Amino acid sequence: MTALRLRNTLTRKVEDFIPLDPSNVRIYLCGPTVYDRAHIGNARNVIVFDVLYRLLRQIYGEGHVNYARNFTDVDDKINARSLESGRPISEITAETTQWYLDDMGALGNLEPDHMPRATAYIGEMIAMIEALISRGHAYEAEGHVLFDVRSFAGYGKLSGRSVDDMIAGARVEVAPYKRDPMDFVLWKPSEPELPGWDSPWGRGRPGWHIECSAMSHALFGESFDIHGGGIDLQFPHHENEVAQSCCAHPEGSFARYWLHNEMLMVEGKKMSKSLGNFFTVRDLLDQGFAGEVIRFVYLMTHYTRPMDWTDTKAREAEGVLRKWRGLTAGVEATEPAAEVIAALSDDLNTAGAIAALHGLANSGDYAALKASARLLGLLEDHMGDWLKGGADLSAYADRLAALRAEAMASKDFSAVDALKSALLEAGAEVRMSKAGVEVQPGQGFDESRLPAL
RNA sequence: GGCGGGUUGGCGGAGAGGUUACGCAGCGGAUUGCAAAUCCGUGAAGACCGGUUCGAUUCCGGUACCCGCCUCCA
Repeated sequence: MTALRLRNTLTRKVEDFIPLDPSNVRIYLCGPTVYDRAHIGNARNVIVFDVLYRLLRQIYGEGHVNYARNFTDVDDKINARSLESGRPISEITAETTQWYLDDMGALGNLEPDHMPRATAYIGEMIAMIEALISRGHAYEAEGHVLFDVRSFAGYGKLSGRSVDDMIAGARVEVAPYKRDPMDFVLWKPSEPELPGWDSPWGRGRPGWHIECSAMSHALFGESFDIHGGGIDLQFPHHENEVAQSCCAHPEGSFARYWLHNEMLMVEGKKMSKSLGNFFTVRDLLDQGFAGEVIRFVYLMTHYTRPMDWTDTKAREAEGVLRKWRGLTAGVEATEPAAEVIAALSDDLNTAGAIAALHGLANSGDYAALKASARLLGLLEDHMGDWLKGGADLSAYADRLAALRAEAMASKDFSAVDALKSALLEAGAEVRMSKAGVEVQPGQGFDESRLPAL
């Protein structure tokens, strides 16, 4: 079997992946803050981790991989959304959570084994903060509890920066109650109108980073295998998680491999809320891009590289999937091909895996093509409706066949050509062979432009 | 300012110190009433300047440009 190799942000090298316990491989992905629709950047790490999850299940067995992805349902963005809309927080988080599950499912992602919600782990967070205070890594000040970055020698290791350098950058908020400008909030007081929980430090709510530390510990223990997210989470979010977890549980190693995916670009720029150039997964689905097609576009680019979303890529992806679905229709999937597993095992080289799939398609091994594609979450039965969808154009096919039969005798093909070009203009695919005539909806098909029969 | 990533053929996009990546598009052919689809074949590359080497697009150094993080963001 090919050894799995992964790029570990912690060491900045591609390393052999060796799980702590092959019968219980544990991976954790930072999930969404549920206050709005997931944008297309949010989908990238989900798809990356979904492929990783499928590959690990292939290697270690389905029952031996545990995948957790949290929902952050306590956050000031949610509070702000509630205040501006007048809707209860619980209603917003419940609705957004379901949107997220629907949208990620539409892209062909499996659901993780665990999907913890932050508000269900407030007790664990408080306990962890208490442990940090008692161990001398955190302190209370003006109702806040802050992590003391100077107390953790390893602070900055994950993101490759030093506390002194960052302070030199002088772009941190310097609250008067902080011992060091880089200290970050573990707990903060809540005004009466904001969500809050009773704690040893008064009524308040957790800070930005503590939830992932508390939830991963509750589900996976002091040490687990892989933790991931977008590269923009490397600092400060993941750096702070490391600090909290390693100081609260020094007997463990927290995450041993860190996987970070590069950003998704639109027109060569990072998609971001502040730039206003982002759109949601639902926007793409509503524009008529099939979930499977969107997924294929993501897989075309290696996860460690910036990826550009373009309509051209989507068209190319659709063409490939259309072809493969045609080749594999009715074929029973066998086992994934060794070359596809090898490509994925090489730091999730999805582009290489797709190339291997082309090889299987060209060599006629459709059973392996189908099985291998499923390792990438492609060519699954439930993802193929986009091809079947649309109008039944067999009446046009019959009419065209009849006209052609007449034309064969009369040698006058003008009526055949007229109907054919009208169908093509409406975006239909027309195939006339000796065996018969086929008319199907093609790319850009518009039923309203069909000619009358 | 500090730290990190990138620059491959018309486009997208990988691997490998020496032997075709792959896909899309293009071109030639087969097929077709004409097309489409399909099949066969085919040209085209690695920002710039140095270094190491028998040999570098691949390793090392520098230059230019692009992008990201350092502030809510995946």
